[in-house]
Amino acid sequence: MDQRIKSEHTRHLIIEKSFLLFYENGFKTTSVDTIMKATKLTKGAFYHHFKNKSEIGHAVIAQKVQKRIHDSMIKPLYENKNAIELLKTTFSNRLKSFSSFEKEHGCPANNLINEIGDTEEGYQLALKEIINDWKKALILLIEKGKKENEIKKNINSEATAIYLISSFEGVRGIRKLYKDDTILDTYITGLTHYIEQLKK
Amino acid sequence: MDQRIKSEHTRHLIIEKSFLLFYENGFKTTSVDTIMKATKLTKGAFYHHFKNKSEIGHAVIAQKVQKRIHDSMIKPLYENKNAIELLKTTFSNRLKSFSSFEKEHGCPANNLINEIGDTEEGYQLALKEIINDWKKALILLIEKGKKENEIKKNINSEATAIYLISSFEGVRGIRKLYKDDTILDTYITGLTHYIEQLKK
DNA sequence: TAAAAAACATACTATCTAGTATGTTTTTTT
DNA sequence: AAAAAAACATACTAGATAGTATGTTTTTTA
Repeated sequence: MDQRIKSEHTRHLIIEKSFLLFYENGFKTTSVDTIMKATKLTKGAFYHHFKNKSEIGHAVIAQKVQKRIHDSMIKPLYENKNAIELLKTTFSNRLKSFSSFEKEHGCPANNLINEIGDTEEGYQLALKEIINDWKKALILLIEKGKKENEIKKNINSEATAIYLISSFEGVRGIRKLYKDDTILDTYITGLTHYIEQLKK
Repeated sequence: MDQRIKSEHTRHLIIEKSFLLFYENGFKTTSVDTIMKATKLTKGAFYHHFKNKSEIGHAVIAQKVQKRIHDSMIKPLYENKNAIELLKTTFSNRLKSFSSFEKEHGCPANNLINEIGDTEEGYQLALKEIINDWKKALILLIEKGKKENEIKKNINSEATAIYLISSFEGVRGIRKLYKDDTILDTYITGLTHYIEQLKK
């Protein structure tokens, strides 16, 4: 096989498996051995592609975790629709679309934030950027809503953005404790009401 | 020294140090050796007082984590004051009272929820009870507020409770990523506005 | 006050861990 | 097709880990 493609393929495989294992069992408690067992390759391959374990963490954040948030929570906000509707559907559709695995194990970004957000500075920065991007997109949408007379002008856009993100990430953690979705349904009720109150 | 007192003292010491180390570095990555180095006792003492590592986790949750939430977030809700005011002051005073350590490392309960909330069933149950107690107290207060004509009758009490808890725990995680308190101040602005909206 | 039991201390084991050193195979370059 | 380099595989090391086995000391009980 072409060397570039082969190399890219292996790198990609390691990142995919790492992401899933970090998601299921946490970053610090997932060993390089466990990752490579999942890829059916060996340790030699890992250390050929990554300098150390820290590097795979960064790769997973940059190529998987960030993309997840961006595709599902940020991108939809740029559709050309009513701001209130966009907020409601983006948040609640996302919650409704989760697999049981995703519901049981929470949000990969939030998991990493809570596990390693207060350790290595590099992780802190990478994860912060995800939250900042998300915040920016929300602020932009809320400001647009204000201009188009859909959202009350006296609403603090940044505070609203932070409040939305916090509650969403919060409930994704709390959901881990329960075995069914009632907590998510209750949350959606609260969220919907909150967003309704933003209406002019 | 009296044996009962001595034993209680040691047990207490191990739990205190464990709590701090779990708080700072996580549960799974804190070793029994590390805990006992902090107590200046030895492994023999640990395994005399606790069956295994899982048991110290449960002890810490029952005697430290639960108490923290109860004392600071639940108990204040039972004061005989205006419901809206109680909500606002309880949440925002708590955020303002945190030490820099507590701000850097988030909420011990939330950390454990995110780290081990989806692993052992016993932990799941213990942590769920904390959240349920908190939820109940909030619902009670909101219902009281409705009766006393302070809070809108059409508000869903449970959904509001969940929304409050979620956002609070969420922001305590996200704060880990930042080096100052602006995110908390912004959150308080959003929270205050949210609670204001509940007013009749 | 002797025996028993509780509260620890010390020394060990088996397993897991990140990382390295050095091999072999595959692909690319000359 | 030979040499070089990239992509892996294998075998190892040093340190950490949960837990145990067996000691010694302190306190309580008989």
